Amino acid sequence: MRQRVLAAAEELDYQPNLVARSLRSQRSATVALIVSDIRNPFFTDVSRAVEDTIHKEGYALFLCNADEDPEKEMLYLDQMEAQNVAGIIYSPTRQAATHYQELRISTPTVVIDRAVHASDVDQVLIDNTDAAYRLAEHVIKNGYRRIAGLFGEASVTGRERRRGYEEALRANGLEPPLGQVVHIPPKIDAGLETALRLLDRDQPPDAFFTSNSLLTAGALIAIRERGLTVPEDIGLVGFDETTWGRLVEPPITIIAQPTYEIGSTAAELLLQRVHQPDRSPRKVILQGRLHMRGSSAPRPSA
Amino acid sequence: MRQRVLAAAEELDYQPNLVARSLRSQRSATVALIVSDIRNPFFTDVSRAVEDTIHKEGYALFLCNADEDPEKEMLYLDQMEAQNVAGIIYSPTRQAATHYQELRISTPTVVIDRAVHASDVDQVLIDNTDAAYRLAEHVIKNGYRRIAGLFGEASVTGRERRRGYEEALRANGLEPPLGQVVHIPPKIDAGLETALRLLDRDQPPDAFFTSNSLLTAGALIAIRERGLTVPEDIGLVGFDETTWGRLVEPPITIIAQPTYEIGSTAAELLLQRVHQPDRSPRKVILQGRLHMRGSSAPRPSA
DNA sequence: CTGAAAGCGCTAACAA
DNA sequence: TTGTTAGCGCTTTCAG
Repeated sequence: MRQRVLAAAEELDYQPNLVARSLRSQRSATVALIVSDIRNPFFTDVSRAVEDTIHKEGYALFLCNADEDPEKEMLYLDQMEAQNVAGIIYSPTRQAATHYQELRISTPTVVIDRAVHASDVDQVLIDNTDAAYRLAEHVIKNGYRRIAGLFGEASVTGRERRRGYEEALRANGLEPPLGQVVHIPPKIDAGLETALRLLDRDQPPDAFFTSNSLLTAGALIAIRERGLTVPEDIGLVGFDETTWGRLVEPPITIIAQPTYEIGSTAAELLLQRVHQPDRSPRKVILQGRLHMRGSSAPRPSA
Repeated sequence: MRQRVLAAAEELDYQPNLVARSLRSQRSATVALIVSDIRNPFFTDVSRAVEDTIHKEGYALFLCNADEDPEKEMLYLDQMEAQNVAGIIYSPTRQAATHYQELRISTPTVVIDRAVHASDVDQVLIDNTDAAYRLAEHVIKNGYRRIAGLFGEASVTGRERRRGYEEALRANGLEPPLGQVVHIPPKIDAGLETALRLLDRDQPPDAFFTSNSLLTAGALIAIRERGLTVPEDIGLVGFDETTWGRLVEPPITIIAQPTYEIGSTAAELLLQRVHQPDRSPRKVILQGRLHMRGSSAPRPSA
């Protein structure tokens, strides 16, 4: 009998209605990943890892792009909860991170990349302050002195990386150059405009320290527009491994984040929580890796 | 009365259950975009445009990454239909494109980037053969003679671009170099490996013609690994504007696709079809724009 | 205008 | 094992 029903279903190409199933069972085999900016290679790399991992367990992935807009982020969060997804992985904007508790998310959630002040949620982060410290220290050791800082304004990540950068400067007897440490939208355009403005000053920086790869790209475009040479005229360092960072001349010194590991770990934590909701939350802190390349080569004077 | 209910809903922070709503009304305010590869900047750019456009009309976007895998593509296609999305925008793999009719998709659909042989579906494409012809012609005019071709194997787009390339060669009295016109997975790794192999031949190419930006990146990495110089030792051209294509030295000659227009047009066509299902299907063909840059500079001998 | 009732397609619980 | 039924949370229709 069972056989006959199955055969008939096959015959008629029956496709169960997932909406009805989800409504009835209050479950679903989908996970949502809400990223801050789909054009940031960090997030596309993470999304690949998340999808690989959950796909093995039979889950499908909805990818949502908040585009660094807190309102869109809220919209997608609500939407995903209302869609009854099994779980949510997401990187909150600074606004959401600050008021995380008030969001009262009832769906299992893992926060990635941007820490929230909440002890009852799984998080997968990197030690941003430490990574930024090491990166800045490397730049200083190589003889750069007026190191401007371009940091994303949308995330706590940007704040943490600035802290590491400033600590490294002070530990080496330097002061953050006045008016050259800025928080801006973490996009290429903003990086370009700000870098141009800083380069056109009376006392331009001798290096740019950037907090993500879009800002790095913007700064590099600005450097090229002004006809300057890296690293002779100006050094450049940033975060995240990209295709282009190793192809430009000179290649860019960066802190590489373990994107695949971040994504797969977040996915694993999420699935564990889905199956075991009262498991105690974990905070996984991974390390960035410093890749020293030509864009921060030692200054001749140093 | 209505007022009081609304006030109470506000008070209790009532969130309607979208699953139930969708089940009952057989509609939903979500659109799915199924892309071939989330790490290809072409698709992330398109997704931005799609989202911008539908967001204005109150729709949310589910982004799904088929990762050039026909099975995953089918899975997401089925899943999205079963999820009762309002519409689907997608770029089919070659397998799906060839058997498009057999998919029997009942949800409103717009095909982008990769043409299907079906007259009853909206499509937004570019004229690949023409674009590839113009790009190849430019390379030939600049004196390159042994132009190897790296084309994506997963899409009809790769085939069409090869046709334009071969037509341009023949129209200029050249033959496609034997064994140097290949269809490979449209990924950086495959581009790198293949380019290395071709460079190590007795008669290596004097230019690479690539059919997407991931292959371009792979070829460039190979060129660098062999210590060759662009364009003196070897020319390099490809498709799609990327951040890095203008930052490397020399910058890369490419056909720029109007990504934003592709995405926004597809989104508009889809929403029109959602509201007016029996509207006659349209095929919108856009043009690529040739950007001549240093990577295909005239050969001294020419 | 307000209220009541049916039912979207499924699953889970219970009866035969 | 097989069949029946209730109900997930909404929207839509129809009656009052």
